[in-house]
Formats: sequence, structure tokens, C-alpha cells
Amino acid sequence: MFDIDNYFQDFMKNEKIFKDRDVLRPEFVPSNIFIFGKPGTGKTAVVNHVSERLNYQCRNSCIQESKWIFLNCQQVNTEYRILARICSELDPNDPIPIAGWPIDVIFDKLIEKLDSFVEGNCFLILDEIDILVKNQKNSHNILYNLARINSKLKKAKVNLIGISNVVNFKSFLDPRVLSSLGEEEIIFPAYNAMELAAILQQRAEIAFSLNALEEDVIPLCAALAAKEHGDARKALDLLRKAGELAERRNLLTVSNKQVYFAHDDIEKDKMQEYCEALPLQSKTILLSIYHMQKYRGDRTIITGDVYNAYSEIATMIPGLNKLTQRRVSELIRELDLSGMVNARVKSNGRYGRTKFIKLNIPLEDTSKYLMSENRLNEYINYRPICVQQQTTRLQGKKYKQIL
DNA sequence: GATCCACAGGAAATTAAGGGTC
DNA sequence: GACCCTTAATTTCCTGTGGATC
Repeated sequence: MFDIDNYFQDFMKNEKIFKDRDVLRPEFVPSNIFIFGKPGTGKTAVVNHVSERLNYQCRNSCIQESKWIFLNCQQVNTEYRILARICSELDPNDPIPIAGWPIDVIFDKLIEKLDSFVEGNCFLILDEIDILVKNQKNSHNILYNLARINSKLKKAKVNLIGISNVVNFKSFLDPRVLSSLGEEEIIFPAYNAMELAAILQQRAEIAFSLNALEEDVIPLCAALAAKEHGDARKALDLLRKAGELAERRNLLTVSNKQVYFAHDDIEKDKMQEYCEALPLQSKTILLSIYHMQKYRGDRTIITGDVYNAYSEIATMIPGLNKLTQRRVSELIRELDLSGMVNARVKSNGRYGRTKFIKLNIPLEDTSKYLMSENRLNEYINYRPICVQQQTTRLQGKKYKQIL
């Protein structure tokens, strides 16, 4: 098995092929790395572990420790915030305000702080870097500038480590960024059932009492997780949830039955959690789809129908501005991506091209989730006027009902 | 084959909010 | 206080789509 501590020690002892490999690079930069892999395959955990062990070995060998800065691009997701956060991590006594400064001023400040506070290498870990690239038009600027920042530094050296859940993430990158950033790449494959079982076994020995798990519980959790996603975090969640269910029912052992119950519960919990966290506008759109499906049964629901119902309800809710159809269409797409609704674009000939929408979760569950929003409570049983019409469109011309 | 419908969805513009400098 | 910065949400404008109908 690979031992990271031995690797570092051997590396320090052995005769080296390179005297100074940096000389062969433009601007003498250390390698930047991309790490790819599906969620829960241990990418972030490995980087954390390597950072700890590397600094431990540096301390033992009396070598200057490296500075490691971890940023999750889901939370720190703009050019300004990334630069500001790095500056604040380097010098907590002189934080950059959360807004107000021009980008170039913060970038100059960052260079100054890197040279003042970092003696050797500084590793910048951009976790979920794909989110930054997808959401920010000018994300290429910051990646390009960070990748080439070494040319402006006098003392410090910056190494970028990008971590992404999207394997084809590089295809979204500007070629200039790619050539500066994508020097080395490591791919983490999804765990298979045997690997997941080994991880679960290791954790279960610590988490559960002796003989608390029936023999086939861990293989079943591992098999379900491997079949669906290969995500170790989710496999551990499944095992924990199964244990909690057994505990709640005062059982002495966890059996397969609890694993299957836990599996169903996790799916429901996920939907409920997502629904409760939605902004009021999205909840109102979901409520409109709920009404259309409840009162129209199997008849097709299209964007125009949902917008009519939404418009009716939105004007009744105090403090809620009515959005445009363009925005509502976008929010329907987000609900589709979340799995709460199914919205497929289809052409209906001379009746136009639109989204055909239906709820992906049972009506009673949708109603339960929406009831948690006080401002929508009184509209759960409301019947929008537009659902009583036999025409698809109410505004402008009328057309026959799409079947 | 041309026309038509009801949007889809990309891109740019606008607005509001939070903060800075001078 | 005027003016500058950024971000996020939303609107406006526009072109594209694709299959039924003419």
C-alpha cells in the first residue's frame, strides 16, 4: 500500500534527476494540478491529507512549511471574493472589505501579501472549480491571472490545485487558461462496491457496537451506493441512517430491512430539504405546477399554463413581485435540474414549441413540503381560475387544449 | 416548401444592494 | 454627498427551434 510519509522521506534522501526543474518552465513556476472525480471519491480528503503530511515532513526536516489555502468555489464564487479571501487568509489582521474595491487593486494587494507572508510555496486549492467557471463570465480572468501570478512574485511561489466533480471540465476553459493551468492532472475513479465495503467496514468498527450490524448490511450499503453513484459520503450516510432507524425502533441489530428503509428516507429527505430551501418565487412556481397537475389530471401542462397560474397567485401574495415569463421559464428549468419536476422541451407543431411539465414527486408530498412555507399556506387549496379554462392560452389568441 | 406558433434560451442591459474613496 | 466598485437578480431584446398546418 502507498505510504505518503515514506514517499516524502525517500524523495528527500534519493539522488535527484533534476538539479532545478523549474528552470525548464516558462517563468520558473511549480506545477499546477487538476484533480477530477465524481463527488465522494476522496479528492478533497486526499489533498487535505497530503497537505498535513507534507508539512509534517517539512517540520521534521527543518524545511520551510508551505502555506495551504483552501477555497470552496461554491461558497467563494466570484473573482472579487476569491482574491479577497486569499488576502484575508494570508493576513487576517488586514482583511479586504466584502465589496467596494476594484479588482486590480485587490490583485496588487494579493501580490504584496504573498511576498510578505509566504516564504516558500503557497498552495491554492480551488475546490469545485467547475462551479466558478460555469457561473462567472470572467472566471477565465482570475484563473489566468492566478496561473501566471508567479511572474509577478519576488519571493513566494504559487501552485494552483483545481478540484472538480466534472470530468470534462477542461472543455469549458479558455485555451489560454488551459495552457497555463492544466500542467498535471489526476483522475479519481468512482469507488466500486468492494472499496466502499472496505471504507464502511473501517468506519463501522468505530461507530457501531460489536455485532450491532448483521452480516450483509455493509455489503448491501456498498452495493446500493456503488450501483447508484460510487460516493463514499453517501454510502456512509446510508449506513448511519440505517443505524438510526434501528435505534429508533429499539432493535438490537441493524438488518437489510433498515438499509432499504433508510435508502427511501434519504431520497425523500433530500427533496424536502431542497424544497424548503427554495426562494419564495420558486416555491410559488412549484405551487402553480402542483395546482395544474391536481386540477387538470393527466392533461399536458406547458410553460404558458404555469405562468398564468403563477401570475394569478403571485399577485395575491403580499410583497411578492410578479416575475416575467423569461425568468419563470428559467426557474422551471432549475426545478427540472433538481429533479422536483420534469420539464421537457417539445414541439407541438403549429401550437408552438414549449416545455411539457409534470411533477416528479407525489402530489401529497409536494403539498406537505409547500405547507412549510407560511406565506403559501392559504393558497395550497386555492383553485386558479385559469385551470378551469379549456384553452391553453388565456392572453391574446385562444388555442385548443394541448392533449 | 412556406408559414406559423409558443415559447427556449443566449446576450446585453438594468436595477438594487453593499461597500469603498475622495 | 457624489461617484466609483462589485455582485446578484431580473428584464429586455433578440434569434432559433421544430413539427403541424396551409
